[in-house]
Amino acid sequence: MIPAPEPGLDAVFAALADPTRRAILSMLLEDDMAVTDVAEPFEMSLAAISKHLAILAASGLISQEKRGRVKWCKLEPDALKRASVWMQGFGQFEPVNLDAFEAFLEREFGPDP
Amino acid sequence: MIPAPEPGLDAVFAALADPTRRAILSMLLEDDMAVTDVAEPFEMSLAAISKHLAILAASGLISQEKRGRVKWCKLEPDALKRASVWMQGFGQFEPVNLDAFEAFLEREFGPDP
DNA sequence: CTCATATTCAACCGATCGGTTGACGATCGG
DNA sequence: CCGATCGTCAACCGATCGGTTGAATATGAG
Repeated sequence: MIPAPEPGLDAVFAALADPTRRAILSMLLEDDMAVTDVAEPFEMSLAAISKHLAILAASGLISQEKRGRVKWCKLEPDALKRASVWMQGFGQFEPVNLDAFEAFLEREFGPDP
Repeated sequence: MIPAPEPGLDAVFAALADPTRRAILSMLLEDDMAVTDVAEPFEMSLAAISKHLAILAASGLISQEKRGRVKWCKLEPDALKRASVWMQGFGQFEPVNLDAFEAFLEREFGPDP
């Protein structure tokens, strides 16, 4: 029997499949950033980065909050956690070190609000 | 500075982004299977499944070995492990429970040949 | 008010994706 | 040998992707 598909994973993995987007995530790991600052190190247009950020936001991997005229981008590790849960637990195996991974995320990223 | 891109991850995450391919991986978790048997529960052509399997093989998530006229598909957890390593360690953080995860894979899938 | 900055929108482009169909090569069984 | 089975190949299709440009929309600064 085919396992029930988890539609959220499609977007998360598709978002992770692009090296530009993974680089953006790495940058956001260090700090929240404005769209323009995210775009600065890349050799592509601001509009392209804006699209990448929209894809990341749609997948849940980041959130975006507009304060004034600048839109701040913030890493959202929950989506990454879901993908990792699938990786470790897809199939019938117990997610043995899931608790440890969650603790890792808590420690690194702070408690989820 | 933008982190060096890891090209293998593109293919792995792209492969994981499709629900059909994830379902195939789940099926292969239980047992090695022939292409026709993989295709059986899906409502699409054999050629489509053959393509999906080729994509999974190109990403390294599975391997295919032709014995006689049937081609056997086998899960290759190494690629999944690489992706999981990136997830837990992307950025500068130490992969705290990577060892535990590798041990988990060893236990569940057996030692790598 | 005016000008600059921050970001998105809209249209467009070539490339790739996920799927189909039909023909084809290889291999097995009788 | 013959016919059925296993799997891929090739061409095609519409849809989506990743990128570009140029115009448009806020918002902030002076």
